[in-house]
Amino acid sequence: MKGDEERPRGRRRAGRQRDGRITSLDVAERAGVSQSAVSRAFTPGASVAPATRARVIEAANELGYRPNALARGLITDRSNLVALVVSRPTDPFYPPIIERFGRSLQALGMHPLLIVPPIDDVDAAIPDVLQYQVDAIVITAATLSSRMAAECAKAKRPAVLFNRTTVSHGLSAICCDNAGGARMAAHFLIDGGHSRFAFVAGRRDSSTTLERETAFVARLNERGKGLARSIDGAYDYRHSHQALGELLARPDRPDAIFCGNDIMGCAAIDVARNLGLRVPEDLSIVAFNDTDPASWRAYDLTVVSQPIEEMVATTIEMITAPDGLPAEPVIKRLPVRLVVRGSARLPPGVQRSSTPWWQREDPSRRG
Amino acid sequence: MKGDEERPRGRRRAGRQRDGRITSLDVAERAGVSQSAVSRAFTPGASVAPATRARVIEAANELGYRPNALARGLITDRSNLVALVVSRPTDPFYPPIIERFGRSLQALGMHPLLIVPPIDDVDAAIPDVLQYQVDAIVITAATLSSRMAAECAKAKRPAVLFNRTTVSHGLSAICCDNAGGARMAAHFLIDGGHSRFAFVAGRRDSSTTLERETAFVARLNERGKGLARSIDGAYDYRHSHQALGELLARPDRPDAIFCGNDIMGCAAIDVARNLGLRVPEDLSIVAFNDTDPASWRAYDLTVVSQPIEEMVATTIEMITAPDGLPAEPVIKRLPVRLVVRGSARLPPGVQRSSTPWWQREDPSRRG
DNA sequence: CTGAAAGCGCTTACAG
DNA sequence: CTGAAAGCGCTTACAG
Repeated sequence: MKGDEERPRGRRRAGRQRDGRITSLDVAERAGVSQSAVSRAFTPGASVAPATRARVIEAANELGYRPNALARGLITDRSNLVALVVSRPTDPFYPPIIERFGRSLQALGMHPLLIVPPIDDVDAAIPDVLQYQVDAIVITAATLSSRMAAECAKAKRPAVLFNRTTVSHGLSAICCDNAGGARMAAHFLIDGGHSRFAFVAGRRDSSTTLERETAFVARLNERGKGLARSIDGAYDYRHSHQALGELLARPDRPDAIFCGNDIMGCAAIDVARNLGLRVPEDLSIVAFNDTDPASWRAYDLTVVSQPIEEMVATTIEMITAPDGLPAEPVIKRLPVRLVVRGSARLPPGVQRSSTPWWQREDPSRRG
Repeated sequence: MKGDEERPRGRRRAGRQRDGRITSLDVAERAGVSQSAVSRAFTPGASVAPATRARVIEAANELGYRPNALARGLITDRSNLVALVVSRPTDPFYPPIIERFGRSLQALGMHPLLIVPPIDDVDAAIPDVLQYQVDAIVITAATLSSRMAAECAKAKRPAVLFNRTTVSHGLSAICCDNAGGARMAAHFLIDGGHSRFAFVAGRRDSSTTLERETAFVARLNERGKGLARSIDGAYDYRHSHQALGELLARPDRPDAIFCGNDIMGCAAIDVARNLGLRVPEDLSIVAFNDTDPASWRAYDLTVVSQPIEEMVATTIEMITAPDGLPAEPVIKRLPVRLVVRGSARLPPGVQRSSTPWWQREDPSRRG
């Protein structure tokens, strides 16, 4: 009966702490139930009487209560956070992907923790991310060292690569059929009657560049053609603009160019026009990706389009799979589509993929 | 001496739980110190002997230990998470902002929780965000209902608006000097000798559109001119392309257009060229914002450029201010800059802001 | 400078 | 279906 046991000996509740925070205990009190009951009322599938749940929800609404995701994450070891590592957020290929990840994860009750890693050093961002007990890590436009890949695995945080492939590190990856797209471009340009082919590479250290160039050249060779030149454009308008300026000023300039992305395709068109070349009469251009400017009337680029929606959906399926990632890393390759517009001569019998939107009665609207 | 008190009565440590997780207790054991010492070793400014800290750090490294950010956030009530609400992630104005927020927050040990709210309903995303006990909420390209603004305030989660202003809701805001930029455009176009002015609006429900149009018209009027027409472009290439097609086909078409953003400025140039109009000889175009395509050679747009770096820096200063947000909401307006390029006739004595990059020896490189 | 201990706000066996 | 209680992994007064 001594007061010793009733009187907590630690610090009293610090004023700073409870400061307006509404907890499950407050709700329990108001609803006249136990704190566990409140917790159950907010846990889908938990065993609570419907009437109890209703009382709890009502009290919670009156109080403006929401479960504390940090506390929940601490005890369940599931934060519902997914690290979204975006190395090149200003590359126009990524914003639609970021948007889709955002919306899709939110629909599942999860949230993207956005990480913009130092250029060429995704590794540096990983320890930070791991602290938040993220449920998964999605890495776009970059890859990880084997050491960091191992750290993620050890921490049981599934990591996948998006738009990159590196089997060697034991990471699964989601990407498009880069080689298939490059082959489509090769066929399209050969069938269009061209003879001098050039390739504008993105970053030389990216697997996408390698896959696209290799397949493009291979298919050219298979059909008895060769690649006249391969230049560097760094996925960037200005870099490629300069390199293309030199390329197209040469007397033996190509009559067909395949670009590693559409931004460099736009640059190619601008350079060509400035040199007085007509597109596609004097020069045909096909590029990878279909970001907004590619369909702008000034460019009207023929492109290899990646299935962004499916790629994101596949990624989310993989990282949320109940059994976790496959033990053996897999590479999911999704099919691409050639969108035929006006920047390359049409092979006989081939038509544009669709009527130009500016000739339609009801132009499809965009957000 | 009864064993009753030694033997915990609750559940035994669930196997699922500790599953490979390394905690401060593990580190403490290895370093031969108490768990509190480990915690202190990882808390900047905490009182630990340097030697102790070194021992702890060493043990932590050997074990691959990192403090659990969820547990830390739970007890400190600071998650080091900042909700970054991006309504229009695919608008090219925002990716550079996302990138800067990402890098700047990370430099401060914080991380952006990315939220892509339903179109026109940022409110819906807020309760979710509040669950994560974010330290602050930054809302771009949208605003909040008064009710939700109040919820954020009640939860002591400072919310600020970025690139929007709505004093009525009691939210502080960071934006650029929209009115000043619009006035610069007006002067520039009037001084350039134009006489028929048009405005292409972004979204009519945005404060930025309102501020830009109002100031543009006011300055026109002050100098004895009037706005011939104002059309809707929804900040979007296709929308504005169509609206501009109608506008420029009219016999009384304008000879000067001020666009609510640069994407619509690009559309204006494309439409003009397709109608055989020369830019800037027949039509001058000035637009707000300076995203990548604006400086592409095909467009070479004269623009009002927003100080993105400073706007982000100011935002971060506000949300991390030790004393919290100002009691009275403030609107921080940062100065804009007119970047004179080739899409509008130059007033007498005015020059381009700089030599076109494609005429320079060493073109400035971009990531 | 250090350790023992309370407590942050939850979830979840456990025992009715 | 429900409540009492342990425990998730930390931080931080408190008392040396």
